[in-house]
Amino acid sequence: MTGAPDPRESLATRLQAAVQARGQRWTEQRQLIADVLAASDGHATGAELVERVRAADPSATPSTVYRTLDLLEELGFATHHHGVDGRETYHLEEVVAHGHVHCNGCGAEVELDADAAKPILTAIERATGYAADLDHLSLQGRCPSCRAAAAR
Amino acid sequence: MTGAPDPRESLATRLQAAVQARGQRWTEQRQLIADVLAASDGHATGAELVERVRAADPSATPSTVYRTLDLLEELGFATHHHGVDGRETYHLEEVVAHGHVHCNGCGAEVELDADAAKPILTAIERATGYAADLDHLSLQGRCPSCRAAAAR
DNA sequence: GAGTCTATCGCAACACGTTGCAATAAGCCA
DNA sequence: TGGCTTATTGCAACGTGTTGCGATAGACTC
Repeated sequence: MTGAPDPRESLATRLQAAVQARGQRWTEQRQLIADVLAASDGHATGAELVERVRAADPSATPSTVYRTLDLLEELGFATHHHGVDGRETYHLEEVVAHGHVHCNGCGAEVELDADAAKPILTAIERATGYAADLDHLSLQGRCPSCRAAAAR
Repeated sequence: MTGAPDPRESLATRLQAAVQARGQRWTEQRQLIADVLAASDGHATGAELVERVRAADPSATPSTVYRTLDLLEELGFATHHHGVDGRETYHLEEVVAHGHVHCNGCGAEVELDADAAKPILTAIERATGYAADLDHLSLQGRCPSCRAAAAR
């Protein structure tokens, strides 16, 4: 767990700098929320983050958490997308940009890294002219095993 | 308005048959909800549908509307996906299957018909093995004019 | 036609997320 | 240091969607 430089620390530092550069304030709550998001690397729903933040600081309210998440997103440090069930899922920009593919059959969910997604994004651009956002790429369909099962 | 056969009528008839074939019941409320969905061809959020149904029958409750929409979906007569803001958007299967592409810059939203989406779906299948669901294809990115504006 | 079974309905409560407003407190300038 | 400005917070209410449960009513059998 040691040896490598802690990316969380540098994140909080950069975040603080970015916030203050905009004339905004860096508060303990924001630090806490950034820490929680960093600690739950990968994905966390809004509700999960609220819960974890409140575990560390019971005085924090959902509105504060969501507003801070919006701020992180505005600054480009975090992104969110809507999962299959419509719940919001947040992740840090630190995590490599990636998309999601969800199987409607068995509920499996696989991630899609930039390399794997490249031909998809290219196809989208050809078809629509849009430069699609990998972080917001949230697909649904049938995974290979469910397709095989359905074919039987 | 006349001349062509009314697709709504045949939809309700087929729907009724499908529901009853499963040993389930065809009620006035379900008829009404199917009518409202058919009348709002294209897209309607859950809340919009609830509102319209209640306008026609004030005794209807949201839970009934949502449960009926779920039923329509189970039967394959309707689909729903989550828009950019996480709101649910429903449409009838009658409408040709299509995806959506939303511009994060100007908010424009274009639809993607089956032909246009084909290379995208092919790319998804190659990259992941998943057979992606066109109706659930909800992309975000930058439209050509926003990209041009950003490049300047 | 009477009785039974069960799908559907309405109600109420809940979960998640958003927004407006007043109080607080952080930062800045003199 | 003292006072001012304003970003942030907490509260409360709202919007959207979901779920559990008891009551109702439709469909089916005899």
